[in-house]
Amino acid sequence: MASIKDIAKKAGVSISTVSYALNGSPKVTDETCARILAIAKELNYVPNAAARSLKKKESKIIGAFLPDFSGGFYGDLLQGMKGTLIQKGYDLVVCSGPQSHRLLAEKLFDGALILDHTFSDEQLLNFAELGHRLVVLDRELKHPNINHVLLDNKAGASLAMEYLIDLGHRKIYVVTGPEGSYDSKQRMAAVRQTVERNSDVECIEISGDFNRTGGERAGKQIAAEFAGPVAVFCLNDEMAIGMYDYISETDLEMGKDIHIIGFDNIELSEYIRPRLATIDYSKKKWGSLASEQLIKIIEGKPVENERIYVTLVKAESVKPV
Amino acid sequence: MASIKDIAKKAGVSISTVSYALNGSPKVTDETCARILAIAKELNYVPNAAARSLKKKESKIIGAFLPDFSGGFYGDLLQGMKGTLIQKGYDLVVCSGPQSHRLLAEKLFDGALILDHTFSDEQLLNFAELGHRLVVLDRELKHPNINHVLLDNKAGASLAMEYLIDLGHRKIYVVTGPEGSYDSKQRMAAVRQTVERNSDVECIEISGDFNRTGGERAGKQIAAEFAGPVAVFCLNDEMAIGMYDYISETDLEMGKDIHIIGFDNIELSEYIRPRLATIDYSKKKWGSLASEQLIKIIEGKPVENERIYVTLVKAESVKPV
DNA sequence: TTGTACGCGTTATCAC
DNA sequence: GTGATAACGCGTACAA
Repeated sequence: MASIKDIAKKAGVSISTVSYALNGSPKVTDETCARILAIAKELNYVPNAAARSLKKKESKIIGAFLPDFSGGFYGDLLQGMKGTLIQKGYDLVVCSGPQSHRLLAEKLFDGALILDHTFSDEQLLNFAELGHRLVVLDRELKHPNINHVLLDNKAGASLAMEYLIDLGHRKIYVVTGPEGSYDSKQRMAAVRQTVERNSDVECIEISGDFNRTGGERAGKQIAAEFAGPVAVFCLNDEMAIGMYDYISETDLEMGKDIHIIGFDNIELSEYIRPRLATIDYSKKKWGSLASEQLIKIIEGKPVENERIYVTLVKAESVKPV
Repeated sequence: MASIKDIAKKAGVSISTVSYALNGSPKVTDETCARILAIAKELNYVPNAAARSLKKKESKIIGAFLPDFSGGFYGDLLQGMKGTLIQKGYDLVVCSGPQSHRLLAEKLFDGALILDHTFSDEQLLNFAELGHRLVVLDRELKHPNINHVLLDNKAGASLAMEYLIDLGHRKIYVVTGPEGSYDSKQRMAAVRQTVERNSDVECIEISGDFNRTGGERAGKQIAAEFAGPVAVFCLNDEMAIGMYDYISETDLEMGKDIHIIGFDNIELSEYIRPRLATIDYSKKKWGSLASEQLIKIIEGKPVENERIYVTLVKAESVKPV
C-alpha cells in the first residue's frame, strides 16, 4: 500500500507538501501539485482510513444497528438512510449482532442509527455519555447526544382496532411483541385504551415475539379455542404471516373465520391471499429522517424529536362480521 | 474518551505497563494487573479501533458488498456470513453503493465478500494487487488474493429448462439478467445448450434486468404476442414476481396460459399463488462457505474454488402442456 | 513555497 | 516486572 511517504520520496518533496497538494491547499505550486497528483494516481494512492480517523477524530462513516438481516423489513429503511447520508458526505455500514456492539464502542463511526432491542437503554446512555452520537428508532431516551425518531405507534394501533370494531368485530385477539419492546408497549397501550372506550369488546392478549413462530403459536391457540368468527390484531406483519401459515393448514379460513390485521405493511403482506390488512408508513422516510437528525447532532445543530405518521391499509383479510 | 494514557496516569505506571496488563501479558504482577484493570473499567476504557488497526494493520472486520439492501434475497446470505465470521473472531459490516467502495480502498477491512456487479473486474483485480483479500460470489477472477464461491448456474438452468421440456412445453421464453451479469451469462449458456439438444423447442430470449420491472416488461411483451400456452424461464425470481404482477392484470392465467419458473427461491416465491417453481440453493451455506474461504486467504491457508449446488423446486406455476 | 516536528492511541522492542 | 521510546500514516502549526 502506497503511503504519503512513498509519494514524497518519488516526487522528491517532503510529506507535508504531498499532504498539502492532496488536500488542495493553495500553499503549493500548481505545477508541483499536478506532479504530485499524477504520482499519487500512478501509485494507486488511497489515504489510510485508520490513520485519518485517528488524527481527525472522525471517520465519515455512520453505523446502522439492526437485530438481524432477515426479512423484507429493513430494505427500504436502509435505502432511506443511505440516500440522505451519502448526500451529506457520509457512508453507511450496517451491523448486526451483539458482537458488533464493539464497533460502536471503539468509535469506528461518527454516529449510529439504532433499531436494535439487543442494546439496553443503559448501554446506549453510557455510549452517549462517552460522546457517541446516536439516533434511536425503537425507544425514547433523554440525552443531549441522543435523538429519537419514532413511529406513531398509538395512532397505528388505534386505527387497526377501530377498523376491526367498525366492521362489527367484538371478540378480538391481540398478539403482542416480545417483552420489553417499546413498539409493542406503545401499541398495547393504545389497544387497551380503545378497548376501554368500547365496553362491548372482548380483548384477549396473547404474547408473541414479532417473529413468524410467535404468530404460528398464537394461531394454534386461537384455532384450539375457536368457537365462531374472531378478529386478530397481530402487532406486526411478520407474526400475521406466521398465523396465515398455521391457519392455512387447518379447516379455518382467513377473512371468514379469522379476520386478521397486521402492522408494518411489509412486502409479503401485499402478495399473500387474502391480502393482509395492515398499518402502513414510509420506511424510507423513516430512515431518511433519522439520518438527517443524526447529522444535525454531529454538526451541533438543534434537533427535535420527530414522529413518523401511519395509515390504515384495508384489505380482504378483514371482512365485516 | 479515556485512553491508555489516562489509565497510566491514574495508576501511576507507564503506558507500556498498562498495555501489557490489558493484553494479559504474564510479565506484570497480578496485583498491578488487577489494579490497572479496575481503573480501566472505572474509566470506561475501550481500545480505539483506528489506533489499533493503524498499528496492527488489521481490523478484525470483514466487509460484505451488495448492490442494494432490498428484497428478501440477502437476508439468509448475510446470516450465513455472520455466523461463521463471528466464530472466527471477525465482525461483519454490510456496505452498498458506489460511495462505499471507498471503505474497501482505505483498508478499513481485513477482507471483503463481493456480490456486487457495480464493481468492475479491473477494480477488484486492482484491489487484490494492492493486497486486499477478496472472495467474489458473482464472477470468476484469477488472482492469489481472490477466491470465488459460485452457484452451479449451469446445473440450475439446465434443471429448469428440462423441467419445462419434460412437461411438454415447446415454446419457451427466457428472460435474461442485465448485460454483463456473470450469473445471467452462465445460465444463458446452459439454456442454449439445452435448446440445442432439443431441436423441437422454440426458445425466445427477452432481455431483463433481474428486477421486478424487467419481469413486468417481459410479461407485457409475452401477453402481446400471446397465441396459446407458453412457458417462461425467468432467470431470477424477482423478475418472475414482476411478471406475475403484470399477468394478474390481464386475462391470462398463471400455470395455465403462462407457465413460469424462476431462479433463487426467494421467500416471496413460496407465498405467491400459484406457488412459483424455481431453482433452490442454500443462501446461508453460500455465505458461510464464502466467509470460510476468505478467512483462509487472510490466514494464508490454501483454498479451493467452491461451488454451491442447486435443486429444482416443482410447483403449480408450471403444469403439463 | 517547502520542510521540520509533533501529536493522534496503540503496540512492540528494547533497556533497566 | 517495568518504563522509555519508536513506529504505524496522516494532518498541521510553525519555521525556513
